[in-house]
Amino acid sequence: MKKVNVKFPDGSVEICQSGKTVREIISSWREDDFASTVAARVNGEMVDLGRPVEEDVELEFISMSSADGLGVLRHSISHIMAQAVQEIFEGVKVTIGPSIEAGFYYDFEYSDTFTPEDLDRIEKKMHEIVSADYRFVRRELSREEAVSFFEDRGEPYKVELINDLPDDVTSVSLYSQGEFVDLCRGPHIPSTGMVRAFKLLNVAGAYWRGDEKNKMLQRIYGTGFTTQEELDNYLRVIEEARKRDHRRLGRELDLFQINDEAGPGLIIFHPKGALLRTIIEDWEKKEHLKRGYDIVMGPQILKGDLWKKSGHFDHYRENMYFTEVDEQLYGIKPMNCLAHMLIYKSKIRSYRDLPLRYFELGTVLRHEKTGVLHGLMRARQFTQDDAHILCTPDQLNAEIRAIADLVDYAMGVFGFEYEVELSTKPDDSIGSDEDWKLATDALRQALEDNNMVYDINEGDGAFYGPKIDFKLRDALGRKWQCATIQCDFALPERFDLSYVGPDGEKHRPVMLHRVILGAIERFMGILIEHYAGAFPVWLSPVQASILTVTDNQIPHGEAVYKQLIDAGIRCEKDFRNEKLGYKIREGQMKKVPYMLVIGDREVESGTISPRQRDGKNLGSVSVSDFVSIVNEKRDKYE
RNA sequence: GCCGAUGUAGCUCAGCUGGUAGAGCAACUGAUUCGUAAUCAGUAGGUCAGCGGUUCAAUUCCGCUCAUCGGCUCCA
Repeated sequence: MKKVNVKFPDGSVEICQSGKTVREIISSWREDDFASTVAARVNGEMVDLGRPVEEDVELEFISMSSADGLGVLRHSISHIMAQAVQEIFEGVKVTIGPSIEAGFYYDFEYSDTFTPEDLDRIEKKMHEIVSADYRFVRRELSREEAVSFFEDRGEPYKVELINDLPDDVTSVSLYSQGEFVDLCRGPHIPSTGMVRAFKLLNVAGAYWRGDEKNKMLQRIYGTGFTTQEELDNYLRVIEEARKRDHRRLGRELDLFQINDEAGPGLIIFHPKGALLRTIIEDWEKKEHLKRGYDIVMGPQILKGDLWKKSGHFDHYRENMYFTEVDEQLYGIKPMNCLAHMLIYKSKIRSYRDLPLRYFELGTVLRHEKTGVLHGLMRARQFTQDDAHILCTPDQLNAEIRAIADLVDYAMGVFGFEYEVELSTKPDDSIGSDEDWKLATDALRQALEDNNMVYDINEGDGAFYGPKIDFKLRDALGRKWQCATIQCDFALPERFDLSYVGPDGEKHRPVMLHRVILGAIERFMGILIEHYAGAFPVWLSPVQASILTVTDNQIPHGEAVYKQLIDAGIRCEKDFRNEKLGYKIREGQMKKVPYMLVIGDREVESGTISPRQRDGKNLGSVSVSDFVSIVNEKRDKYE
């Protein structure tokens, strides 16, 4: 009998008989780990515990509580759900059912619709399947066998998946538990009885293979954890996150409204929201001027012909609004680049002038489809902290790196973590393949030079060029694109931009489109959720609220108010005839950073007693000391 | 745009199988002058999203429209 060397994670090596399964090897190696082991890694490849080991290998065990293990568990739960659905509902066709970031889903085709009540029935059936403790059994079939197998079972989606596999794939794996069989790469947990905690969350529509030309399937989302406690905890966290929803806080904190009468996707900023936005915008102008940007301003509408020249008319028209002025077609701007191009063209430019950096807090309108609108995060009118940088090809790398640095700095100031993606050429695009390659390489090189970790997002670039996207997450963990850097050779070409080089000849500049916060509205949405409405002092629209104990202190309160306003502190008066506890509760719910209590003691000593949002009482301090405290925090972005 | 769910007072929600609506909080008025998360009393507030249909009668049943929520596709 052949012997094989099995190397374990701790470095030890065991000599085993060839053909033993991973399960057998584990159970003899370390018994106490066995119960929570869901799968294994053989030479780096994830496999089932039932997989036989027939050569020298490095073996790692995947515990249910690890990220990979949780993924295996959830994927297995999705199969259990699919089994339950097929047992309950006649004629359901299965498609795909992967594990995802916080759970799993499975897409079904079914003539009827699944209702929320159906989820309870499905869950019940799933519990039965778990109790039955079916083993997950893997077997391999040739492509042809697999195709006829699924044809016989009336599963056309599975047949399509197999037929679309690359030619060099000759066999596929099938997993079964009980009567249920699914085409699947695996691995899976050993048996359904290992599942301890799961919950089905919601039903949603999803296009087959993510293509809107395909049939809409029904997707059921769920999640699973290793213990009921973890599941309960997760559900609690989700519940808490809902309370941080910016649409809810926007109303509660009186920041903005979106009104049916005005129209969907259109934000109406109330005084506090407008103030918050102003604080952010003022900060941005200052930071851009420090970094060699020129502030510019373009018009809201530009002639249709200009949009034809830029390519927007051919590639972006369905997202644009148009209007007619004196029988001429005008496009309402969905982007800010056109006016910036015209500013560049207003003079002959020398290589000595470059780079030119035009910055505009540009308000744009885009016709977003009704189903995608989402509070501040996705609106039809929004303002970008936009800039277009025109530079020589030699300057490109340094400019991209400087933008990435600015993004990193800005995210640090607001206390955000972000994720980076490089998006490449989409199907619908302008410009030569050669330029696309140059542009993509320039972005990639800058990311490498800045030692940034990034993912590739194939085919997701803008129609005029590739881009680096910086994504932030909302309270529920959904990703939103905020900053972006887009490299563009096409528009300078279309507008025939040029500069005179050292050789006295005309050359074509390269253009970078970039935003740092992205859309101010979206950024504010993320900001509201990030801080749960309790903004740091430097951002808080109301930094302090003055609270009198009784009417007797109103004159002193007025004097304090004037001093604070004069010192540039954003503050409010609460001189109402209410008990102090009542006013404090209200201030607390409005998440005001400081409440300045004024009673007889303070009137006598000419002071105020600040109470911090965290409940801490600072005792009696002079107004000027309080101003210093606030200004210090402002300067440190706290 | 597509799939599903939802739409009752400013907010959160009740309202069984059809007989034109309630609660808490908020608001307003009055009393109370009070020291770190809710003082008491009173008052007012709704074309039950909109339009149409069935019916003696529709918040309730049906249809359409609009909007919102969760996804999908698309995007900052």
